[in-house]
Amino acid sequence: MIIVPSMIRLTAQRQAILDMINTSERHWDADELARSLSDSGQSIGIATVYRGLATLEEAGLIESIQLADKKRYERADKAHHDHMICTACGSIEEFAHATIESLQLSVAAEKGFAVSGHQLVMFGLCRKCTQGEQK
Amino acid sequence: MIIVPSMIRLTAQRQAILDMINTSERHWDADELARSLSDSGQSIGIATVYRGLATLEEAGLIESIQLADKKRYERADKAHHDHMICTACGSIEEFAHATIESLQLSVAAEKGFAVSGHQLVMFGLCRKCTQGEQK
DNA sequence: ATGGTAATGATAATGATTATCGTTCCATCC
DNA sequence: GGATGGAACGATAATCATTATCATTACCAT
Ligand SMILES: [Mn+2]
Ligand SMILES: [Mn+2]
Ligand SMILES: [Zn+2]
Ligand SMILES: [Zn+2]
Repeated sequence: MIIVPSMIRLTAQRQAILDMINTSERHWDADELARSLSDSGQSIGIATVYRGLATLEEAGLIESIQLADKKRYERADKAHHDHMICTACGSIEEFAHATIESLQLSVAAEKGFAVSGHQLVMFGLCRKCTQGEQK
Repeated sequence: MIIVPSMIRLTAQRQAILDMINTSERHWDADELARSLSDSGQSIGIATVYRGLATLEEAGLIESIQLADKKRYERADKAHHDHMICTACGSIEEFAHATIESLQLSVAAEKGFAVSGHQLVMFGLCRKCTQGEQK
């Protein structure tokens, strides 16, 4: 499958957002990003941050996951993966499992459902928090 | 595993909410529920609807899925399943797949992650909307 | 340079959910 | 049977993430 990102103008603001995301392994929300950009001297209006994130995602340059309260963005230059989120410390771990992926598609196919995207999130305690638990 | 729902008082309002959910196959949001209750003569304050839904869920009497914009509730008296959501008509289809479930747990176990819950949602076009598409 | 379109930024608006607070309901104890 | 303290309600204000407005600015192509 060939992805053809619609041509967008890489303005200074969009470039700053993209750089911030691409040079990190974090899953950013709009506010964190705006604050971080501001701290690094590159202050961008919050509305522009939201618009920039949406535009960059449409262009396929970044990806997002929709969590309960907010949307979080991450770099798009890694293979597809899903997430495990620690309900204690908030850390996000990634995982990929080819069999799970293909089983999803086959289940959908059985139902005549044409999948365009999916999101699998597991909640629980990460290793660190599980250990720290037994006080 | 034995589930012990904390004892809650089944007030008239909570009962009305529970009945509405249990006698349907829908995935309700708070507003739809309040409106429907109002239509059926059983009008309940919107704040009470929100509180009732949260309380009933904690007690294990209903379940929820968190979608992008809002939370939707459904009856808890069926086996665990996940969802496929049509991005054209909004319909929600359910599916269950034991292998996917167990693979999830094994992936988590590998990472030392203690899973307490998960949510798998696929987005795309349902059979009906796929067919109606070719105009 | 100039006109036109896209992007930006400050701010208002929106929509779902939660917080507040005075009132009402209930179970329990004289 | 009535007093009483806590739980639940309902109306409404507040919150929070996101989107809409709109005047201003930047960029592109004649
Ligand atoms: Mn990720
Ligand atoms: Mn369901
Ligand atoms: Zn943790
Ligand atoms: Zn559909």
